[in-house]
Amino acid sequence: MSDQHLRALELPVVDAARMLVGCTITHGETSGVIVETEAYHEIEPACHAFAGLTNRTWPLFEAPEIAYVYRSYGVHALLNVVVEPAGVGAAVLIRALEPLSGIARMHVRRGRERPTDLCSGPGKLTQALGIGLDLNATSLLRGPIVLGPPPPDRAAPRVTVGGRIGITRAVELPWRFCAAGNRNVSRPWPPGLLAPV
DNA sequence: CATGGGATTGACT
DNA sequence: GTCAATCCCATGC
Repeated sequence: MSDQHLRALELPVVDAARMLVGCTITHGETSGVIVETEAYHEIEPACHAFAGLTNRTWPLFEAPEIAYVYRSYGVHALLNVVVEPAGVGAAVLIRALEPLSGIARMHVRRGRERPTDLCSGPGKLTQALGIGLDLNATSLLRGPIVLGPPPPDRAAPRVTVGGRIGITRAVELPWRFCAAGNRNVSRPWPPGLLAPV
């Protein structure tokens, strides 16, 4: 746990979600920079862990550094980074990436898409990177999915804060974090995403 | 045991 | 703007 970006895994989930914007996700030859996250915690009803320990939610209660991958709407695989100590159900949903490498492979998996639509959503990025339910509860330090530090040649993004989207409960919590000005963020864009700094 | 609802996306009106 | 696809789990009878 020496790298700076891995300290995010030891923070409260809301701080972790903010810190993970700018870090990288790699699976095989494909990778991208995280440009959008949301925090989920067992104390609020939008979190799967709110329902307690079940066959579906148990990875959320494990120690940090593992992935929580679940099926959404019976169709899509959604990727989360499990954080906070073992016994506490909390995770950061990875909602969008800016493609970095393996872009040709992403196009094979996703079809002909505008580059900014390859990974501009939680279901899209798992498809582009080839991440399936078989990777649920696997280590994000050892792989196959690897959480890495921000690219060294890249300035840290300004991060915008807003309410989480696609949910009906606890919508008032400002737990969605986006890299300001980055068009790989999923719709609806938060207010001011493209506003001049 | 039957039903309803999602941390979504893409196709269509 | 609407809607279907399709699975896991919570709720209620």
